[in-house]
Amino acid sequence: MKLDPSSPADLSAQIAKAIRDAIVEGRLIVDERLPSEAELADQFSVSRPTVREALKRLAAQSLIRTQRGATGGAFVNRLEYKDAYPQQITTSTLLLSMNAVSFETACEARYALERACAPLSAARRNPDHLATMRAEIHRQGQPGLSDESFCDSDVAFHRALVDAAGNPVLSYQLAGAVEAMQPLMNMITFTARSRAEIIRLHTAIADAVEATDAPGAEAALTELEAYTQSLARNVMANRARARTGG
Amino acid sequence: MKLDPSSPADLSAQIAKAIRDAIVEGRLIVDERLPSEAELADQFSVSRPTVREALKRLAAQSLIRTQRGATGGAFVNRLEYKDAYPQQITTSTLLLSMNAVSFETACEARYALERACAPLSAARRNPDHLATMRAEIHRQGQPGLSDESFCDSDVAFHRALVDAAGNPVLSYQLAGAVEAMQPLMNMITFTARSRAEIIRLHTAIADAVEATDAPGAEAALTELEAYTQSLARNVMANRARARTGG
DNA sequence: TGCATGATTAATGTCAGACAATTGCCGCGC
DNA sequence: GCGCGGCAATTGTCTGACATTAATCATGCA
Repeated sequence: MKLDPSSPADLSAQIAKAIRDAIVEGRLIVDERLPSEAELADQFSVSRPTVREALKRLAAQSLIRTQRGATGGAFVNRLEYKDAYPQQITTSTLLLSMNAVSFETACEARYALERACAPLSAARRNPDHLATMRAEIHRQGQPGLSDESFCDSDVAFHRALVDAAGNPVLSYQLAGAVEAMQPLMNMITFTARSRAEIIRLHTAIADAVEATDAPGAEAALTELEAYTQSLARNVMANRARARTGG
Repeated sequence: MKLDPSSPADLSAQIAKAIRDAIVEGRLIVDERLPSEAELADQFSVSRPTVREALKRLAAQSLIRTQRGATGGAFVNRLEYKDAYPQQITTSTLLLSMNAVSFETACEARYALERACAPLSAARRNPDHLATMRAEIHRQGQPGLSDESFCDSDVAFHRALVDAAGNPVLSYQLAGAVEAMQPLMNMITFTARSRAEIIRLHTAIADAVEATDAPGAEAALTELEAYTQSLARNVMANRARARTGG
């Protein structure tokens, strides 16, 4: 692992890249211990703080974990879905909020992905998934439920739908999309939406999945998307009217 | 922004989290300058190296950028797709390789996502997308093409298909899935696959998209998935036979 | 007056050395 | 044989310093 002395990048960034490449290319395998910070500093001919900054960069991506003590050190981390989720969600959230993606675009992507799951969910759903979906629908019908709790339940419902597909890769991809989009969706449709209508559509989805009716589930999702999009259009129109009128 | 003195986590991790939360929640807006390292060190009552480690963690996630000089400092970064892509791909690649996701699962997820794009691509494809797809198909038919180039072209073809959907959120999600999966796919099907068959299916996809025939595109993708899965099963069976037989 | 140029300054980047905290390991004593 | 204490290795943190970069401002010259 070598550095490019002519590179304009920070030394810590170069060191991080060198180690990251070694991990991605398999030259460093899972649970392997990296040299100690002092040894790395020697190898790269830099100081220990510089090495530490590089290691922190890698730790931020969950590529390594560190452990103190005699047998401690930095170890190549086995990247697991639970480590990658929060990052995926943070990144997706910021991408959506900072790039001013239109609600329409975000919503379209979300339901397209979710429809992709539907046939698998319908084929493989087990009683646990169905029970979770039904329980969330029931929760959504409780009279005293706060708006925040309703939104949480909404996310949990869709999460169960996606998990029912039994494909962790899909769950990972979808979780980012669904959870990152939720704040955006709430912001737009919070006040306007009808809980009864959403519960109706959730029930239709659950029924279709329970009946292993893939087209039915896709159709219900399409209907939910259309409802959400129409809500958003109304909210936008009202806002525009409020601006011009007041 | 405060720290929890009783937390077992590193100070630099806590500081990074505090700043990250401030960015995600909008208390720090794009292009806003953070306090200087010395000021942050004062605010959090830690030393400058500790603050620096925290900032490097955020820089690794492209949440901030730093600039040297008199008017320099750390600035909240506008997260863009081009910054998020490499991270998404690195993470997806490691998730797949380290978690020993079965080829079947990865392949299923990839084609499910791609089929989700197909209707949108069929509806919105413009001449550029079609030209790219046709050009890549033509390239795939060149006699002297190396295996690596064929794979690159394969990725480019599917990329064009996804981009034709005209939804950057979908492109972002799919790019990670497709590119991360490619090495895995190659490893399995490199030797066994028939270029002619793949070109035939690519052509079928391009034809369907050109004809705005969404079901046709989905069907061709399904066929391509089935072909890929059957290849993988053959390769696996041959390997098993080689082990037991020799 | 206007412009080029150098000094100033403020910030990040890097270094060196030290101490604190943690944790496994080894040897010693009972 | 077992428990316990010290030892050593390693990361975590601090202090202080210097190097490097880049904007700004004052200065001097045309």
